[in-house]
Amino acid sequence: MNVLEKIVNSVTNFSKSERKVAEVILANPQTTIHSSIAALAKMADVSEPTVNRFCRRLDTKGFPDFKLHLAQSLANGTPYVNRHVEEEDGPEAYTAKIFESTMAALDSARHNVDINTINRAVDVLTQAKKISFFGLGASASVAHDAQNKFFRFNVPVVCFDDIVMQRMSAINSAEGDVVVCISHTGRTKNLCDIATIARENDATVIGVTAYDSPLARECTLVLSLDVPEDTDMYMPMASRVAQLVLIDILATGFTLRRGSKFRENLKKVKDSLRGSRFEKKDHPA
Amino acid sequence: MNVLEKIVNSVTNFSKSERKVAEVILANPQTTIHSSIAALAKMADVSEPTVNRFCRRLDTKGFPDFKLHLAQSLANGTPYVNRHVEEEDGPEAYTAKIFESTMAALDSARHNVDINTINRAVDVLTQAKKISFFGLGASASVAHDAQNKFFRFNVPVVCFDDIVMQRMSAINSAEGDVVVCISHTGRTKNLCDIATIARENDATVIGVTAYDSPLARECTLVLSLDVPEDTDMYMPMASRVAQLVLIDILATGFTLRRGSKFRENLKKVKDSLRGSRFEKKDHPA
DNA sequence: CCATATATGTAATTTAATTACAATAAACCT
DNA sequence: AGGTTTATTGTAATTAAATTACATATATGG
Repeated sequence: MNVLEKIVNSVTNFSKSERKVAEVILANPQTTIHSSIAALAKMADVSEPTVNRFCRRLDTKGFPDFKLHLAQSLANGTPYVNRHVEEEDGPEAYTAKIFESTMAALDSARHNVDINTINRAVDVLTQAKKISFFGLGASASVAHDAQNKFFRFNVPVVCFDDIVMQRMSAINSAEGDVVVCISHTGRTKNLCDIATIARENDATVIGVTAYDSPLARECTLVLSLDVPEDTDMYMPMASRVAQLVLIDILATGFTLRRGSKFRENLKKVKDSLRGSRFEKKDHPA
Repeated sequence: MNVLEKIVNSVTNFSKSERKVAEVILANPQTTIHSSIAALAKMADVSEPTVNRFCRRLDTKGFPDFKLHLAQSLANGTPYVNRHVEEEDGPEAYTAKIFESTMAALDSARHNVDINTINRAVDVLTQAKKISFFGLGASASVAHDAQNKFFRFNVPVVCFDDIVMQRMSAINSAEGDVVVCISHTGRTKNLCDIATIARENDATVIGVTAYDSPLARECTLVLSLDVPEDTDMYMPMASRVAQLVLIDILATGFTLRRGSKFRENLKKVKDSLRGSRFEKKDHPA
């Protein structure tokens, strides 16, 4: 966890002198990392060992170690801060902001994702007779991507972005089939229906969606990403990137689980593409 | 500038012993920031003053200051360290690695992307009579996503992942039309053809592809991302995420350029979804 | 109001980093 | 090639910084 946040959060556990130290650090963090313990002690008007004790209370090895942690916190420009694009932003500004907030979202997702559920999802997927990916709107392209990945594994995969097709497919599902429903909000009615229907037909339903959403309640397994993005107001951006990374993770887990002989399949798929591509370093006629 | 980059760049200015130090640091940067100068000297098999001189050569005040800079570099994702998934990795390991290397890729893309070209691409897109997104394989889902975004702007948008449709569409393009071709490698023959045909028919062709690739040569404008990923060997993962973020950026630039009255359109699209969704905090019947 | 516990500071000690200088190795010039 | 100069590296001494041990002060509960 970020040291700066930690200081703010545990300010109640601090003693009077330690609080003085905290204030000085929060006021000039950049100066702090270039100060000696003596200089900082003077600034906070406390003794050197007090500063040292302060550092230890924050679970660092000592003052130098504390400075290291502080430096790392400061390096992350704006950690966890989802910088919103403003009306008057120029290309440079909005490009930077979008990259940064996407990265912040991934970082947050990484810390919140449940490894156990991922592992179980991989389990389920490797044993699936057939895998279906369903999504609507922005999540449809994520479903497409998932199809493109899992198709390489030589497993029966389907993907529909059409409600009617999704319904028919869900109705036809049977035990051993896995249905993956993708929705950031988890409040898309049609997709909830799909999940319900699939479950009624004994399929295992994996939801890539918000925890505690209507869709989540219909799923056997919920992979929640917890990306703070209001897709009711803005276009889905970071949320959908996180979903894609999750798909990458599932696909990776899948290949690893299947073992080495299986990986020859991937090579075969890759080789089949060769004819349709220009060779590397080759120039077109 | 990033200290790690600096080390790599100025490796030529180093003496023999300094190079030994550089190698050790690049190999275990995380260990370095928690080591004393003595420990590092021993690891690199040089004397302590040599390490100190090494730090000074990189414009730091000394060893502790160098560690601070290094810590800051490491905090920004892990530049240059594209961690590959290993056969024996468990769910925890591969999940972390995929998140991290995706973030590293975005960080690298952010620094390499050309703002000017983005600005010009936005220019071109805002003035387009019709926008077409074409991609094949993994890039097809990126094209889909782009369609989903630009469609909201009430501009004629098409997206095909079928070669024949792409060809027909390209042949029918005319001046004022914009064709966006998406391909990580830029070596997919069919897509190069599409770009050529579109250009012959006076359309503006934007390539989201590798700089200096066959496809890039056929485009009017090239948005290069420079994500180090070998899609000949592995499944496209980070590269495709970077492409999506680029699309997000173009879409954002688009809305900003169009001004406020235009944004009402977005609201309209959003509102139209309301009926198909469960209300927030609402529980399904 | 005393006893105990907690917090803070002073001084000593230890550890780490830097400097000054010597030795070695490399480059350069007759 | 051999001597001279310059750059590189290491050893030992010095200095600076951080930590520990201990003493004092301040607060807290009976």
